[in-house]
Order: sequence, then structure tokens, then C-alpha cells
Amino acid sequence: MSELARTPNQIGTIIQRARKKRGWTQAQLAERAGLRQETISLIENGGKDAKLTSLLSILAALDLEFKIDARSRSEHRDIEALF
Amino acid sequence: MSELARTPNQIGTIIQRARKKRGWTQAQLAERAGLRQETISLIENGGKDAKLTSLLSILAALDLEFKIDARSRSEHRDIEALF
DNA sequence: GAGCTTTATGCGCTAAATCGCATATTATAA
DNA sequence: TTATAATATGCGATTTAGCGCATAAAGCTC
Repeated sequence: MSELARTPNQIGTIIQRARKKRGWTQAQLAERAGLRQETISLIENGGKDAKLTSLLSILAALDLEFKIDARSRSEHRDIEALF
Repeated sequence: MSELARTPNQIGTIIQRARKKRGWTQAQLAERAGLRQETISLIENGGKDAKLTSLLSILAALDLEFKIDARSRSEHRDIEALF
């Protein structure tokens, strides 16, 4: 199941959920990704404009990855919600 | 059809292919994304560590989007290639 | 409540992305 | 080849992510 990631906040939320699902602290994720706890905090909360390589390190540490796809308007939404 | 994007170079290549498919120059994409032609060039060639917001602007301009997914080792590969 | 862990925030610093402009290099077309 | 467009590269200036350290704030457990 892929998760849509159109904004820094959405990406931060996805990262945070994945981290908690694994039972890791920000510090643990930071170490695995080669970053600092403060940086993880900022990225999870969309507080700063992360660098691509930071995100790639975080995703790799969480065993996740980016995919690039054509935009879809109604993805993951009930058809009724369109009307 | 999603495209895997694990490295800055892969992302740059995907962006470049999408841009050319639309018949746009780097300058045209840059304007739509609120960036400069030089920046597009650097990102397409993986020459710099782009900012997340720059990538999101570029993807939006191309009508693309990020998705985050669990890593899969053999995606898009023939099963025979594993042996 | 106290004590401990985890997360968020602040400040100065360094490194690097992006800007702005120019120009070189490469590709395309005639 | 020549002319033109597109892309890549260089340099100084500005902006900002991430570092390092400290600490405040929030959660959690007892």
C-alpha cells in the first residue's frame, strides 16, 4: 500500500507513523539514517525544508522508498466523496 | 505505472524523461515550478542535493507525485533474474 | 506528585542549495 | 557549415538545512 506524499507535512507524518510502528525513538532512527534527533523532529513536523538525501536516508532506514507516479485526483477516496 | 526513486540520479532521470515527454524545455519547467533553468539542470543530473520543496514543485508542475511504499527487492524484475 | 525518557526548541556555526547573471558547451535545424 | 535553441557550467551573493550543544517541553511509569 503506497502512501501519497504531496507536502512536507504528509511526508513527515508518514515517516513518524512508520517509525512508531517499528517502536523506534527519533534518536534511534536518526542514528540509523546518519542524522540527528533534532533533524528527525523537524522533518516529521514539516518544520524545515529537508534535503533529498536526508529523506532518502530516513526512508532507507525505515525500509521504505519513494515512487513517482502520475497524479491521481481521487486516490484512496470513496467515490461518494466526489459528489 | 510507478517509477522507483531511490537515488537523486534516479529522480533526476525520471524528471527529465517526464519533461521531455511533455515537450518542455528546462526553462519552461523551471518557470512552472518557480525555479531556474540552472536548478532544473542540476537536479536532472543529480549534481546537487535538492530540497524537498523544489522536488515537490517540479513534480506538481509535471503532474506527478511522490508515493512512499515498503521497499521491494525484486520490483519490475523478471523472476528469472533472481536466480 | 517524582523521576525518567522522549520530543521540541533555541542559538551560533558550517556547508550547501538556490538565486542572478553571464557564458560556455552541446544539440537541433536549416 | 552556420545559425539558433537548449543545456551545462562558473562565480559571487543570499538563504537555509543540518550540525553541535544545551535545554525546555511533553509523555510516560511508578
